[in-house]
Amino acid sequence: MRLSRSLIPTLKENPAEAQIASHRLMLRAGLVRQTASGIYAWLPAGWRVLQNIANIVREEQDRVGCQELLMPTIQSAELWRQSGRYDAYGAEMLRLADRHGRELLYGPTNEEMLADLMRQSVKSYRELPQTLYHIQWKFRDEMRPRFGVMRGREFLMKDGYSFDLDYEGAVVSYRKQMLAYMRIFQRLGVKAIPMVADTGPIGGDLSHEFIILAPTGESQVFYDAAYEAMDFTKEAVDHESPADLERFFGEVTKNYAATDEKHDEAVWAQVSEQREGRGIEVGHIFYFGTKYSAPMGLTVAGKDGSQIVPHMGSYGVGVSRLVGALIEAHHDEAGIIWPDSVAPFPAVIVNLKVGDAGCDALCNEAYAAFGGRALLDDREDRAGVKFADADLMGHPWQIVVGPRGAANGMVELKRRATGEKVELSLADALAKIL
RNA sequence: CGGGGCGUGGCGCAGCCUGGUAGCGCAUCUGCUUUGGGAGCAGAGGGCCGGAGGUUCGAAUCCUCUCGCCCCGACCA
Repeated sequence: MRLSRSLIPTLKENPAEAQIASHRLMLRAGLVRQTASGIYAWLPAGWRVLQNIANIVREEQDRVGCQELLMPTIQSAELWRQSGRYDAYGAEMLRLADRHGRELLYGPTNEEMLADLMRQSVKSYRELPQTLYHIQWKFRDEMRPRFGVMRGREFLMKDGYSFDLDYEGAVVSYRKQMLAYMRIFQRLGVKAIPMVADTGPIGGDLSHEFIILAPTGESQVFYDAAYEAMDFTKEAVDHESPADLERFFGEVTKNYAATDEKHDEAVWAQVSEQREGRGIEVGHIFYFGTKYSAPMGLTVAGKDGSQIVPHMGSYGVGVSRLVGALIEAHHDEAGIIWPDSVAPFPAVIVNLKVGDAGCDALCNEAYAAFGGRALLDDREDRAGVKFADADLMGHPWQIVVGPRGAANGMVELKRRATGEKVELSLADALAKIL
């Protein structure tokens, strides 16, 4: 992408409405613009980040055997009456009516809809278990939206739903999600710790929330240092093996981790390597049995012809919230520091002297090497402006091309995370990045 | 939803109390100079002061209503 032809409107000054770092930086780096309270337009760079995160979530869901589908944002009130939640959900649900006066709603979640789809088509125990998910916009009419995208009203969420024949099966599905989630957060470049959680308005008795450690997080968290050393990206766990999953699950949940609401001083005192910090909830998984399948009449035939009511679980990841959460975890005074896995561009190529034949040629060569996926700062601005914007936007790598080195094919390569700069040939620089 | 605050060129703000033809910084455009960490000089464009009523010879300014946004609290992926 050529910056001179991109809608990436960076801001030099802090917008008055943004209070926390991630909100300020998302506006200043030109990732989003608010269009109404708690509702944001995702501009090109922000949209890239959002898609990068969604793709990692997607890959890890698929890897443990889940199926992706896409359900609509608008749902019929009728479905929610069947589960009893139409009245129970309250003012957080955005209710609409079409021209015929039929009652609709903008979905805050999809348990009813997927239970409905399943009851239409799944008839036999032979067809279970299954876990389905989609990545779709949700709307919850928060009383007070705040913190930018972290607490918006419209948000992008991955929500998954498992269907099993019994409790034992549901536990296996639940553990698969635990595995997928640990991998997701590790790939996103953040420490996310599973903490035992309340099940909230949806109900159930097996529930974990995933908390990203970030200095500006909303809740105080206490955890065992053992979580810092865990590595879940290795293919050490066979998700097809219940025994392996059980071992993994035990491993992940055996150490102490709690938010301040669930904090237990007595147990905490036993932890040898204590860590305290702030955290942001970015995921939540829970088992809730037949809470929806039963009232909605979802049944399958068992071996003996009996009717089995499947046990369900729900698994959410706040995809758009993660954009803010990642920035909370990765920024400094100058701007965002993107993890490589989600950065909108792997690198920015900074042309310090647009119009200089040597600089232009070397920049074009670098740009081509990325197949156009890098960002080329070809604006006719001063060096300082470009450096400041590059730091603000947080590209993992900066390839700085100036007239001094361009004559000899040399560039300066800067690593945003460390600030380390080295002079080398373009070929060597590309070799380090690609 | 309770309490507080703010709406004035794209962004950040002053002006309002004490009515009199709308101002500053940044950004934008033109020219010249400058050129490796947010340049200098000169000039230019851009705002029915959130909206609607009212008071007044005259309203950004005073009064009433309304809409929007932000902050603190109770609630949430």
